Amino acid sequence: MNIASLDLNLLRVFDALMVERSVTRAGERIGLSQPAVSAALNRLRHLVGDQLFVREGNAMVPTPRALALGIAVREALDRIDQVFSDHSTFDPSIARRTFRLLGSDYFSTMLMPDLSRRVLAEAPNVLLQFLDGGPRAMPHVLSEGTIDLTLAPPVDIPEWAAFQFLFKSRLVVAAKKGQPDLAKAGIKAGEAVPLDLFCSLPQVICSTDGGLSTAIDSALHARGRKRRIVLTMPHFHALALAVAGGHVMGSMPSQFAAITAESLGLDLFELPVGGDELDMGMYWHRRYDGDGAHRWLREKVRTVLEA
DNA sequence: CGTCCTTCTTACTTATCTTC
DNA sequence: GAAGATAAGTAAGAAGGACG
Repeated sequence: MNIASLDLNLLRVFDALMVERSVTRAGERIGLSQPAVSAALNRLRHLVGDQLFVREGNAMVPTPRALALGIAVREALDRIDQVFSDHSTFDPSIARRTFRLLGSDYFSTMLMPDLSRRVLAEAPNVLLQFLDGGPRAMPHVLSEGTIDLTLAPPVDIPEWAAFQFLFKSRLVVAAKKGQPDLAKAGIKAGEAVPLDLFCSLPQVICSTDGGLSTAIDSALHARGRKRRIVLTMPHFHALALAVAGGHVMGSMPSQFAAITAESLGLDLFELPVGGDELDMGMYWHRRYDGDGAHRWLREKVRTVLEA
């Protein structure tokens, strides 16, 4: 088909026909006479090379080609509506759009159940998507606009990115309840793991890209020490399950540990080094600073996560 | 180069025909 | 009889040529 001869008004007619399944009612819906809709349908038929709608009694039944086009045309019209609508205001009750967030499963666990409940209550036609990814992917996805918000610990950000602090977090060590080496050393839950023991016990770390050097390892290196990493996992949930298996211990953010420790039978301990508090926050592209929908989303995230 | 006029195209309307 | 298709007429805008 020749895209140059595609009039956007034809898509409005097509969309109305998909909804009404009637040329007359489609015309009433979009403010055209029945013959005008009929003529528009004819032009569409020539463009697409398909009947699109065939009459069956008093109904216009879409062909398979029309059904295949229907969703894509609706999405395209929604997108055009968004482009030309007033971006400074946002009405969640009628908004039809998708918000995409990116971060580790630690953030999705803490944020999304509550955020989803709040968003659904106010914006029934909004789709929330949380995608898995570490801070390293952040600049790229924000720059190209595929992600609305990323959640991460402090990272170096480009000048076009904005940051809002949400809460402080620190790492704690988790081990299976009654872990024999810790018990033998007389270390109780809540106490710090002695440096020598910490370095000698096998550990699992969370790493989305397989990297082995975390803030803890840098702190150990500064003291001329090294720990025994035997496993890396991209998700904290998997890390916690591995720790629950009993053969490794692992470090995880304190808030995440508080949520999972009880159900998985884990004890939590303080780190001997590298247990400083970090400023966790959200990042976005500054082009969305004044965008009503984006501001609404940020406010919702802030309400759920802010300390 | 800018303005005016004519012609052509397109999409609309009402009226009417055709189909179910 | 209801609803889609077609015919005829109309208005608006684009394109192109003539002219100062």
